[in-house]
Amino acid sequence: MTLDPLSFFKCLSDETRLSVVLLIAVERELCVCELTEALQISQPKVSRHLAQLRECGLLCDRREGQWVFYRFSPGLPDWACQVIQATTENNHNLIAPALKKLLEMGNRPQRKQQCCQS
Amino acid sequence: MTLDPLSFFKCLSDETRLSVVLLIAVERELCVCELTEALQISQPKVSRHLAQLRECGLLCDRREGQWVFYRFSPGLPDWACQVIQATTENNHNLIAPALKKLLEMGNRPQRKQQCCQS
DNA sequence: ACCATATATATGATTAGCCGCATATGACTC
DNA sequence: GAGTCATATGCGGCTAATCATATATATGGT
Repeated sequence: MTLDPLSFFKCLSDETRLSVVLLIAVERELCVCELTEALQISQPKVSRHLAQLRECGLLCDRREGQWVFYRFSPGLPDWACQVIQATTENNHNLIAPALKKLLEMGNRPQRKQQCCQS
Repeated sequence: MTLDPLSFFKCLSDETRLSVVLLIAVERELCVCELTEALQISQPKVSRHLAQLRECGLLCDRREGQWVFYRFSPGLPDWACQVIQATTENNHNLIAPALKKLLEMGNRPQRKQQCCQS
């Protein structure tokens, strides 16, 4: 699985998916309900975009109890990480409102296992 | 003009536009007919995508005689340059056939003026 | 003025992408 | 097994993106 640039940029070319990617870049790992709350959009919408990011090889998921946590795929090529990092560092304003929502959120699911290091 | 990440990635999410951007990253400056030949696609198609890249603030153009040369806009933010550079360096295979066509091309228009440095 | 070359734009048809809504699956509790 | 919460998926409709073709504009040469 080699993640071609075109699919990669198509993933980043939608506002929801771009926000998801930038949020995960900052938070390392997020579950569907956290993203739903942070972005204030419907659960099916988040879920379908996550599926697309997973199928492209950008994200992977792990289930823990009722929750499914998403993080960057370990197989993500280095250049893609660089792209995400450069974008995140220089466009923090894009996700600032979502991060605020996340902080305000009550009942965030607790992680029992640590997610793996990148 | 601040080129938001979403518009930027939308620009890169089409095969033609992505190829154009990567080719210009390597060649510094190219005209429409060179791109038409390199990518083996119709002139209106190239032209329309170039217009889009220009309107987004990614490219700028200069006319020299009959030809219009496109290069990266001097106002392109640094993070965007990093994205393009990382992508180009690690996906050279994507544009290799187009570069070959470019080398084989006869009658490439001569530049009388130098293009500005980035 | 006329013609050739290079580039840009208009138009209509086709397709791809996204959305909302409903529903299905999976896990946990009682 | 029934009920609840979290997540995933199927479907129809709508919008936006792309394309091919034709045509317009601009430059240079004769």
